[in-house]
Amino acid sequence: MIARIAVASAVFSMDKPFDYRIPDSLTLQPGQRVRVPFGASNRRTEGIVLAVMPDGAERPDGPAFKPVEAALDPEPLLSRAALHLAAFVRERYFCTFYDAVRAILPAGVWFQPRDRYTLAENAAWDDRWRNPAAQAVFQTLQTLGGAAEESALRAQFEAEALQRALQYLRQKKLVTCETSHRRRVNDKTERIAVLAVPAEEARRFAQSHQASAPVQAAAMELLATLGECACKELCYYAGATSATLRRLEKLELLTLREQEVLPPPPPAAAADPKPLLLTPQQQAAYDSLSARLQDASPGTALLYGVTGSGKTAVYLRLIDDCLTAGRGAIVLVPEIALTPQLLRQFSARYGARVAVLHSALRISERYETWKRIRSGDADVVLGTRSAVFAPVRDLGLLIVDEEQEHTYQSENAPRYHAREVAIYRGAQEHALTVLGSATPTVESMYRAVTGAFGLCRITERYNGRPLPPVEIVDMKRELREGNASIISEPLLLALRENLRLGQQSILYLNRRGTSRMLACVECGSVPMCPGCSLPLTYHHANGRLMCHICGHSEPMPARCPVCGGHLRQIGCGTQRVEEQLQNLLPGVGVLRMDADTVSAVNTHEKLFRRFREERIPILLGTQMVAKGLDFENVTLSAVLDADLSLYASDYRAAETTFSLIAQVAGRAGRGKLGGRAILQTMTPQNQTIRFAAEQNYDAFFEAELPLRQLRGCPPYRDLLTVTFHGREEERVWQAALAFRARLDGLLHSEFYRGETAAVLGPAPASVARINYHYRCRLTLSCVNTRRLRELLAFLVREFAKDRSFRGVGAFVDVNGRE
DNA sequence: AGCACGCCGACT
DNA sequence: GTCGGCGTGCTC
Repeated sequence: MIARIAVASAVFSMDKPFDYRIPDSLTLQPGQRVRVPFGASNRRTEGIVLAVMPDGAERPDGPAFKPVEAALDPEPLLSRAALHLAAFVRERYFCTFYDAVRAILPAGVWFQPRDRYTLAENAAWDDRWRNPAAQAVFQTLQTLGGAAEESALRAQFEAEALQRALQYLRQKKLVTCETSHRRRVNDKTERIAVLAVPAEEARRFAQSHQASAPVQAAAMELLATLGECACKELCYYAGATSATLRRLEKLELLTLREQEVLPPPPPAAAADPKPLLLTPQQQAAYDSLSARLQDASPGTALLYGVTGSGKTAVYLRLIDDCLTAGRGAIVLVPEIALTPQLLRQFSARYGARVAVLHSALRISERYETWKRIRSGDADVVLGTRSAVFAPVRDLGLLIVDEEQEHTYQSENAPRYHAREVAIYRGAQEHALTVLGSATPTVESMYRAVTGAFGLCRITERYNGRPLPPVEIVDMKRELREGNASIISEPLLLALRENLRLGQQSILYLNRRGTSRMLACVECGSVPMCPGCSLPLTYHHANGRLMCHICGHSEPMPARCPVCGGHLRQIGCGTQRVEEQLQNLLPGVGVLRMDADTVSAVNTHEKLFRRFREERIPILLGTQMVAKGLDFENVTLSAVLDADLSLYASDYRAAETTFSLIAQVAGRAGRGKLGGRAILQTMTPQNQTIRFAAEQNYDAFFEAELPLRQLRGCPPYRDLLTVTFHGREEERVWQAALAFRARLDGLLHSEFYRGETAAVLGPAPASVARINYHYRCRLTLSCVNTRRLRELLAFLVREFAKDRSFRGVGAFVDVNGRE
């Protein structure tokens, strides 16, 4: 028999199925992983069986197929449906088959390759060979009895020299290498630095090396007070790199050890399940979706319900139906940490049948959960993005809650969009896909109104309360009238009023980009990262300037490096707003919630609980306060800078802004007390902001649609971007230009006549340089057909093989954000 | 990517 | 003779 196999070591430019002979001792099925020899040197690599075929399909000429060496799984790890899904992800998102497989499977199933080197029989060293390093490794192997693991050799030799020596010995046919695969279920660990000398001695070291090695001195000073510290943090505060710490380890001033990172504790136990009473609108939505669920091909439906309309109750009833029919369900949420309520509801209602999947799980936990789903013990899956691949048996229902959230789009390797995968998987497995949102993406609403999706609307809030009135405050006028603060006069009045009434307020700061960068007051220059085209941001905690992308860190200069002027923070972070609030409202409690104050200890949930229980008057924060929970006592919510997200280059800018404003406004007036919202903006006449203030989604949608058509964006066209990157700016741009010429040429040929496509660029990527690598991109605005995707994949393969473009890489993104 | 193979100039 | 560097081609 012959097995058609996707191998792990294939890169994009050579990714295709390879055929192997199945030895008689093995029986293989599609979805099983195997170990196979690959390439001229027959190095062992992992692969996954795609199909098994009878003999006779061998190539007429050419050598015979190599044999499969071993099965790595006793039974298939991926179902046929999952293999199909992997093929979809590969084709749709321009990655290798194995990249797709890696996205689908949990980390716990992966094997770690281990190399073992064995001396050839009667191998002897020839004195004519002049390679002392290789000779030393050879002799070590002899003393070790003729064979050793690479890890054992690594203890005695420096890594790079060892590689060269082994390569040499292999070429001389003195040693052979065998790769075995061992399962790896290791959890996340972090490196801890421990002080190895008395604190006084460490301080003396710090003193005496202040001038000659300031970074080492800073690290030792810190360690002297802390005793031990996570390396990451030590580096952060001292501005050190791991090399610094290794040097200090060599000096025997500190020791390094690995420690397991404990995941956050699971959320509190379940409350009693509440009976689900549906309003007439909820009932109508449920009835229509439930009817679809019975269909042989239920397709996709959009559940559009304003904030607080009770979409969750509809989900739960649908899941009940699905389970009753003996089928499983997957519910995707943007972020688990922000949905503790939902989590509790699920475990209260479905108990042990629920499986929760998200990134904060330990690898082992994640693997156990995955197995529980696969075995059928758990048939309700609640999870983030990657849970869309959960191995649920007989899947009946896929729910994507808050489908407009960008967290559904993966940021690395297969840059898939979980919503799109859910729609495809639903169709493939005859399951109903429900997209839920209070502010649906223009794409989804378009597909709903044009009939591709079903559409259910819930226009009333669950408690029958109206959406809070929204007041727009013109910040330019505030400025003209002499108020340069980020808190406008009307907002200040509203805050004072709320304080008087003992009610709470939520302030949302739309922080992006400019928030923490510095600029010189005199010459206006902005300290930039040396390797990236990004301004450095100031970090209060360590008093250093840091680069978000590459992690570069430098001490905060006392004066402007260009002209010696004063450096000042521009833009407005939450810290600045907090200070301003303290000045305007002395003594009033403010709970700040952003990436700096939320940690493993201070979880979202804890902070939210404090806000609720301690009745802290003001909650101030970024993204996360826009979602969060329902608070009875919150009667005022405000967006401090509604404009900031409007001017991103992304085609979704207006949509995102609308959605955020609607969410923040929806935070107020959830309880009996009613409420109101305030929107501060520099552009009060802006259409998106006006519609958002009116909470008029339909008007926003109608206005946005023609703009999307004009710009050739989704839902009318897809944007396929090819990003080129490399160390030499010239070559990167030349490569992009050459690629464009080739693409243009083919698009104009007879074969592609029927395709609708416009090529734009090359243009610099939004971050034109990252870590000393330049990047630019071509954009193809097109009707996204298989034929065009194949063309693009072909061109990228051709590009990767073309030696004249060496040093320049290229990858494709589909409707990506930057 | 990762590796072998072949060709060339340099060094002993 | 031997080594290392580099360009080329292939992976069932």
